[in-house]
Amino acid sequence: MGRPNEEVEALLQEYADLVAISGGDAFKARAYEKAARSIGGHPTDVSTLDVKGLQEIPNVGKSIAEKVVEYLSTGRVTALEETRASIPAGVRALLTIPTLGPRKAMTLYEELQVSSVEQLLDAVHEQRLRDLKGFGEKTEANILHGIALMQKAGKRILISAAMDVADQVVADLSQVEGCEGCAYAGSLRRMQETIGDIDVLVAADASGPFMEAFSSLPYAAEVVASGRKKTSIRTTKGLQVDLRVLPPDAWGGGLLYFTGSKAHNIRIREMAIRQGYKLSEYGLFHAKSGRKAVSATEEEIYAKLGLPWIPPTLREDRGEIAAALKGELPEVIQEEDVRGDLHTHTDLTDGLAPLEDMITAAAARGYAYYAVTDHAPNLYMQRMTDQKILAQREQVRALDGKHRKMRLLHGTELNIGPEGDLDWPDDFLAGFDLCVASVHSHFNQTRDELTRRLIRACENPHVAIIGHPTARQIGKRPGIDADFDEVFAACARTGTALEINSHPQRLDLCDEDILRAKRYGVKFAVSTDAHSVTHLPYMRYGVGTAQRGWLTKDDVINTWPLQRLRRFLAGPRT
DNA sequence: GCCGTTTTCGGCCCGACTGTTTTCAGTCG
Repeated sequence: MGRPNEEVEALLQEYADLVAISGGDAFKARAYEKAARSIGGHPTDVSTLDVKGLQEIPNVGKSIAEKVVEYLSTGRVTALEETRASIPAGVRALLTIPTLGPRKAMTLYEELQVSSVEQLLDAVHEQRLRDLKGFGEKTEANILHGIALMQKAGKRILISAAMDVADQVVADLSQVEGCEGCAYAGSLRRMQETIGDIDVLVAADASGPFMEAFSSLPYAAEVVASGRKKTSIRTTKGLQVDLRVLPPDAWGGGLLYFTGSKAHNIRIREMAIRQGYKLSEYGLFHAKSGRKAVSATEEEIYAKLGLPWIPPTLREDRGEIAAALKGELPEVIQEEDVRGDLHTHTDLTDGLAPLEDMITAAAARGYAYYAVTDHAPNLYMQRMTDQKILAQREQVRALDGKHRKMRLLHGTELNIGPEGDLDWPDDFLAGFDLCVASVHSHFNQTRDELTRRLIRACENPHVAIIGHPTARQIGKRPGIDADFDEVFAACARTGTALEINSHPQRLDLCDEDILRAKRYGVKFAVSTDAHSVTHLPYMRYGVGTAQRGWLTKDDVINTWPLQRLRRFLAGPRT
């Protein structure tokens, strides 16, 4: 699931952007955007559907359905190709700069012939934007700031995009005859929030068949390097994947070495030297004789060095080796420990799937409980009303019990206003099983204002969880500049949990903030913020991030049995 | 371009903020 849907989503989004840039009907652009989002979040593989079936998907009509079928059968869409021809790809890339939308991008292209981020930088530095209508000094500064933010993210991609490719490569190479093991390593195995390139390892006696299969994968656009031990490809999406084939008896050494991090590897290599060994990607060897000590598994290598196996998400040289030596390595949370999702949406607001579909999908994940938390009225664009949310509550109550083992919680995601104010008065909030409260706007208040604002939300007796606490979006927007030490202290004092938002674009809190917050004694909720059934599996990224923050089951309220969770949700929060 | 109907075309998420302009266009959530 997912692959063709995501391709089609990207295609329709591109068309929407091009329509907007070329000054086409704004509603047409929005129609394509809506269709893109619907297809991206649709549970059925679109490549199995015909024109009629496609039209069953909300926001997909005849015209878009036909374009999708054209794409799936020929790999191209004539209308899109024609639009592409009139607007260079670089112009569309300008849209990724925050504060630059389609209108300004078009002006830049038409007036200054700017058709790439580099050309835009040049134009700014040559002060050529100043003469354009609607552009001023501030606009220039915002553009420079936006470009700097993008360049900082560099060529790294979101973990979800890397994971999709890695899962596919591992699945494909595992089919090759003679495969005794296949796994991804590197920063992806350590669940870093962004990924540069993907390392895949195969255990096998002969490397040839794997290198050949790897080079001829359908999504391999280019073979960058090809040898006996290592082959590198670039995928059709421009992502580099390295394959290394190891002898099965050197699997552990290779996996350890290529998982990293570099700093962790240096530490354990130093330990090896002190104990008369030499550690390399081929395994652990006796320094004097050069004879192999162990290499088949990571566990054996760690054990020989006097260490327990260390989970990859902890291998960042943040004290994990010292903790391991003292027997104080945390037993980090696992995805199986999660009993429910505490932040999800439906099509009552900006989610894509109806309540029943979300619940059915959640039950299929084996959850013991599941919270529906649609947006509240102050996020005006969602048009929430008291009547709508109460009607939803009735529906939730009626559906509770339909899935034998899963209980339903009716909640909401409140908007934390500029003054720390919330959408509804306390007596109305008391009617919810669970309130998540999040910042959605006014990101540029002063540090004091932002801090007070978050603390006020924590102090509300009904707010149990602060959603995506820093409101950052990876590669797009930095987190808000609040004094989070103060916020963490307030959360600990009031018994308010901090969310670890599992959406790959957010991963908020991030690992370092989690480590800091944990020292205050705060509890956490690992939630997906799912807007479609296809987002529910994002839980793995939230759990990975929680692991990187050294969290155990006990730190995370949605691993707790329902009764204990309910007691926490009830407060007190004075 | 999609949708929903007042079945054939008009409405489409609304409000606020930013920066430029001096009344509003563009962008964002």
